Amino acid sequence: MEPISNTERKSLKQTVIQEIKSYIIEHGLSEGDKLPTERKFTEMYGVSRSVVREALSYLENTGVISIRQGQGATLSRSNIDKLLSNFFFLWKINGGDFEEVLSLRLIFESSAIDEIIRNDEAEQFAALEAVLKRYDTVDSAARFREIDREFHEQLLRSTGNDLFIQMTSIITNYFFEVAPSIDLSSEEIKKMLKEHREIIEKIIDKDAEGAKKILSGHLGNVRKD
Amino acid sequence: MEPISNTERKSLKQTVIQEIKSYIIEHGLSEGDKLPTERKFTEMYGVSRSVVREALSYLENTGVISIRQGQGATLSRSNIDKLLSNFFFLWKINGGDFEEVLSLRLIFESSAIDEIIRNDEAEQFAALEAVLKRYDTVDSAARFREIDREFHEQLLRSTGNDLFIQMTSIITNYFFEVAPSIDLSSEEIKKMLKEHREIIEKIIDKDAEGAKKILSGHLGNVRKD
DNA sequence: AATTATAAATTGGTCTGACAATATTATATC
DNA sequence: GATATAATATTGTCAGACCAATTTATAATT
Repeated sequence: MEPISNTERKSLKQTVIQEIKSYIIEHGLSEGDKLPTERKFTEMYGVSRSVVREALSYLENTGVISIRQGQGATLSRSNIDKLLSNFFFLWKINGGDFEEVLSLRLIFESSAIDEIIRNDEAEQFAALEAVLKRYDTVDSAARFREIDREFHEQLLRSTGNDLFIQMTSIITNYFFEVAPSIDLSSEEIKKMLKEHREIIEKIIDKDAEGAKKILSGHLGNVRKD
Repeated sequence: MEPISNTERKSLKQTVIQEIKSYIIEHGLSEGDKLPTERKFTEMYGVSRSVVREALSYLENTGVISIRQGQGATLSRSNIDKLLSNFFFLWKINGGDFEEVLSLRLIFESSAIDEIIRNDEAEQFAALEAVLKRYDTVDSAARFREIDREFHEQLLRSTGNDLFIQMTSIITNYFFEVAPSIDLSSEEIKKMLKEHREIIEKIIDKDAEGAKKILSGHLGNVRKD
């Protein structure tokens, strides 16, 4: 392998990143496969270990690979989620408005309703109903929180579009991580569970507008809290 | 400042990342502000320059800061977009289906239509109409491509929700980057421009269903190509 | 022979110190 | 005052060493 020279604008790190990505493609690697060690890459590309480490580090930070001490680097499952914790960090620092997160949840979940009804797959309806069956186990505010999250996640998941699920889950996850845990009364919990039930029923009845209307109110309640 | 010791599970790098993030918050830094130099952090936290470099590198890779040789590190504008090129790299390697990208565009742009109509802001309608005004300048397939992209981007932008715009633009950008440039006949171009026009007109008439129907067909044409 | 304990080798993590490449700042020159 | 030049500051790359965690090979035990 030819050593890499640094005559161009690109930094060595950038070049090595490209090389490693090419290596992954050329060797047909996929999820779980192991990459060569740092020292191997050092020899292969004729650059210092620092550069190789920074390149591998970049690939790890952007979710491409997973590195463990004493073990090496393996290709990851594609996962947007991890990438974005820092996005929200920055977004918040630069004056990001939490209202936007709430309104984005409504947008995404509304389109999920449309999509689920459009796809019309029995399997997905069943998955939604399955959530309802767990509702008699709700005996505390903490448990409701879990169930609530499950409901919203299943709503997104039932679209069956993996990209959609990953991208929209980011918002849901962020919301549940930063939202303060409110002490809900058992009446409020009951009301919210009822809304969940109604939303799912409307979906199964293929009444998109009806479902979205209830959802809008449901998320409106959350906003008030 | 107390030197950091490594008694816990977390790696030094992780710890320093947290420290730097705290530094950013405590000093109230925001977009464009400069961070201390590598050597300063080295002194502050009592760790080697390697660790500081890897921590800063992480923050750069995840979009928090921007580093330039001889200059230093500054806080970035929050920007999801850049982060995700590697997500798509991995997604593709693991057998990602391009159909999903197309279907996701339809989902996102449909919800954009709903949202624009719901918000009902004259300013946003005007922005959409402004795109139409540029349609007499379309004299080639390449120019149409530009205009087409502009149209879809404006559709997302008119929702006015910055998070929504950023997250959905990812898909649009990815699409236009990887989609092969088809040689469209001038009849086909005319037809597509007409569809754009109709979609915008329906939106202004607050006919969400009508607009979404045309959009669905419009993106369906793209799929065939 | 199979299992378990121990030692060796592998591999990523951290440290140190040096020099190169780039950007900024101070200085000298006109 | 404007412009070129030199000095300084800052990140980028290199080399080699040792530390920490994991895996693999070897020895001991049953």
